[in-house]
Amino acid sequence: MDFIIEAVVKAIKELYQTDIAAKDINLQETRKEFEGQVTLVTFPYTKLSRKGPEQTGTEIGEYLQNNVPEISAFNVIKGFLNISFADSFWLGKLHDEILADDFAVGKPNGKKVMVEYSSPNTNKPLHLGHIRNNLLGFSVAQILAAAGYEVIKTNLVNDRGIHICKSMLAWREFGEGETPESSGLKGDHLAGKYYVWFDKAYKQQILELVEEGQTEEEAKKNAPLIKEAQLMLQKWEAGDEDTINLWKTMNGWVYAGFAETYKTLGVEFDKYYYESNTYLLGKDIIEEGLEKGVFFRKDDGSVWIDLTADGLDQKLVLRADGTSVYITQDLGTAQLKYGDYKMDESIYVVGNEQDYHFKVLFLILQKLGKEWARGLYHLSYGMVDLPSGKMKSREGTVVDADDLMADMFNTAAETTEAMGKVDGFSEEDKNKLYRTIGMGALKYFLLKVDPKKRLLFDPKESIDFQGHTGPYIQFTHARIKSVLKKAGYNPTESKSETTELDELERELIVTLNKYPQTISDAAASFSPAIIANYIYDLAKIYTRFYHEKPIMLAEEENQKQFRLQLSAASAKVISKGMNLLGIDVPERM
RNA sequence: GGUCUCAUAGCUCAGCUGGAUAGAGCAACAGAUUUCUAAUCUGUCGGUCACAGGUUCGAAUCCUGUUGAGAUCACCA
Repeated sequence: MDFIIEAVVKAIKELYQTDIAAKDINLQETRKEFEGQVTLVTFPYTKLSRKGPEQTGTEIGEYLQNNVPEISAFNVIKGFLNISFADSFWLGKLHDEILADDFAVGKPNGKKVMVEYSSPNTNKPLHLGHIRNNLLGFSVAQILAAAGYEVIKTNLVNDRGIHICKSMLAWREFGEGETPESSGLKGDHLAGKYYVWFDKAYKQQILELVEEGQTEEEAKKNAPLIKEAQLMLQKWEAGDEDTINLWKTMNGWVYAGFAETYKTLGVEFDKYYYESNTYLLGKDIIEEGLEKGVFFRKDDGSVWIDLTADGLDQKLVLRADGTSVYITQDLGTAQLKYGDYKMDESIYVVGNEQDYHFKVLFLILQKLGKEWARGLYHLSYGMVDLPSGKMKSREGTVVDADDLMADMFNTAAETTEAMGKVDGFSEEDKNKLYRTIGMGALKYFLLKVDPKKRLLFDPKESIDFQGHTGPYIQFTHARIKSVLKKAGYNPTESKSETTELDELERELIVTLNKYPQTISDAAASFSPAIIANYIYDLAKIYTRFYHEKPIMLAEEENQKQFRLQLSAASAKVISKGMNLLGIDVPERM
């Protein structure tokens, strides 16, 4: 629509002898109740024209109609100039752009972006919160790729630390050699089981010590189990063979479990980083910061940065004993990642509970003079809450990722079978379909909401399959495919001489035409929700068209072919858009 | 207490850098299938955009304050 903006610039220059910048021109979609497709708000130009908004609109409208051949009509209502494009213009869009193979295929923009997401702890299985993270990360990566970026998907695995030692210790003490094979438990769930055991036993010990007269704080430090875990961590850091072997074994189980969950989720990574390899990084950056005077050392030897001038606090960056804290590692890892890929931008998909951490992290890197720090972005998403509040593993309110997905598949199977929709499907096809629909419902449910907002999930109310949902969109797609098949639609041979559009057809083309811009918008704000809502809009408009314009019963072949072309274009955009969300669309359902 | 986020229909959410009468879905109610898949469609009901000021020709959107909810402020990660 750039040519309209240019034309408006010219119009204003000629009519009112004033230069205005193209970016200051505000075009918007015409509301449905008015004639036209694009609207220019004329209030801002009344000062230039020294006339009322209606007259200004009429003058600009007349100029545009006389000078822009694509414009067929205009009308002015109050301060709104509604512009209509000729049907030939929209038909040209359909045939030359939308139906072309390379529609909305982003041209490489020469930029490299890293998307870090998932980043699990290896001491317990994934839950619903992780699902949101994984789906967001994967989808944002897809969207950026579609927008022309070269994308590197990374996973920084938190595979060491006191929490890992807890499950290791519990397994060694109470596990009796249990393995995933012997127990039939998925590896990550097995590790999680011992993590919970540890927590329980530890709590018990604290309770006992408190009864013996210690304060709770003392008890937490003195409980034999936590001391044992800390000892284990020290041994791990010292490279003790038994400890390392145990760690490798249990982490191996967890990785196998995660791999399965990732596969079901449909997410993947180009590069894994492990904290066991990176936790010592960052100390050289501390040195660098001390030399540059960005950091300072306190008497006890600990190193700090003073961010009070930036409205933040003083922040510890290295402990008095010379060991790293979380941010030390992150400083080092950021440097490592940049060294590996030299990416222009780097997106951290991490929950908003870490807003402060990332603010500090990025600020420190900037203060250290790292040019690339300007490309860092924290994609801060809201927590997934239950009606009862936060998910808490201790209270057993965690919605387990594997359980939830299994539930979704079952619900999809029941619903589909109850509707008798799978006649003629093989067992294999049925199962594939149930998974497609189940995951479609789950993914759409999580991705349609603005990432920044917290998200409410009620386990008692299963995720809908009707209305504004993934399955609705999948159904729309399947329906189109079914008609195309029945009609024997052939994209290369299909011809239509249609020259006039009715309102619904025009609206459909206008909506299809918005797809490339929607990708740009979604990429600019890292928001799959923008794609999700767009596709729903498209599916809804298509469905209305579908109901009102019978394709097979079209009065003439020309008309039928045109409707088929519109249908094919809609199916294509639905499918591509859903793909950006990581959601498959079935041919039949 | 400091800092940061959020508040739109009974519920879950849209509403792009300020623009026309604030939109969907669910729920409720009334309809639509001799016709391409009814996981669908059409219609009805439902709003003091938390509250109060301000800026503006114009505010759900920007600013200030109030109330409410959440997060964070560890030599945890």
